[in-house]
Amino acid sequence: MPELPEVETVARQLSARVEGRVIRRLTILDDLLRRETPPPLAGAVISSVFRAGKQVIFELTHDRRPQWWLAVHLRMTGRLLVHENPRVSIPHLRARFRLDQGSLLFVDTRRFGTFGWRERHEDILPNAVEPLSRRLTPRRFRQLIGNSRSPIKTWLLRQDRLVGLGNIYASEILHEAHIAPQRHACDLDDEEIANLTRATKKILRRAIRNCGTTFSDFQDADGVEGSYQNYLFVYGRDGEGCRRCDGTIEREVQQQRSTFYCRRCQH
DNA sequence: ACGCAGACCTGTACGC
DNA sequence: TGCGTACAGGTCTGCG
Repeated sequence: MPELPEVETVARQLSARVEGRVIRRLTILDDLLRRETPPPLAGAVISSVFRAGKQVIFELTHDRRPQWWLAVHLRMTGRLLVHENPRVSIPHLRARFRLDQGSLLFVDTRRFGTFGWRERHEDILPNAVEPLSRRLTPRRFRQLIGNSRSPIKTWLLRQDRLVGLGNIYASEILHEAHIAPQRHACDLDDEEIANLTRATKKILRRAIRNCGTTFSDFQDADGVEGSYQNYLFVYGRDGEGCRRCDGTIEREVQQQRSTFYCRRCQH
């Protein structure tokens, strides 16, 4: 489910609510979350919560020294919720962190979500370029693309170059940039790359301001819904009119995933 | 290097 | 009501 703006929203909410809390006990209820063995956690302090790519990172400290970073990847349906009642049981609850006050819950219908335990900060997301960082200039964007002949929509989903974009925002960004999703990445000219860079930052910032997009599964840590779905220009709108020109939004499958675009104003 | 199929899971929507 | 199919915000592996 969640892409960069949704994960950013969750991380901000959790940062306000669980930073400084002490972990009393971790209970893992789904064996799929045990692919990496959790370290002993009792007494660890959640000293910081932040986003890296599409992951929520919890910095865990013992005696004021960071010892582990827990990287939670929500994948399609993962949610992190804070609940005052530590005994609460809700459907698809996969893990519970019992805190000195309340609980942090990991809920995940489809069970694709993962927990990763890192001993070094550098191991969280090596080589990643964050799209909202100042490092992402048109020049850097061009470098990242190199001579890739992938369709640009497909390229935007690669997490080994640029992190955080997913299926919704890739379509929205290309529409904002007036670029057709089928274009070979390496064929984009300088003006198009500049537009793409601008569109990427603009769309992501606007989505973060609106706490992300809500579909059936996404809720932030307080159970509050995002509102960006009211701003979608193309995603999920096939057959409907383009909000920018007289065209009609079409759906096309690329790499087994839906892409939405307007062939009238995206070239 | 790339595209493609299938896998991992569970749920919902829709046609018959 | 029930059954089959398609589809879902993500990512990995194997094959050609």
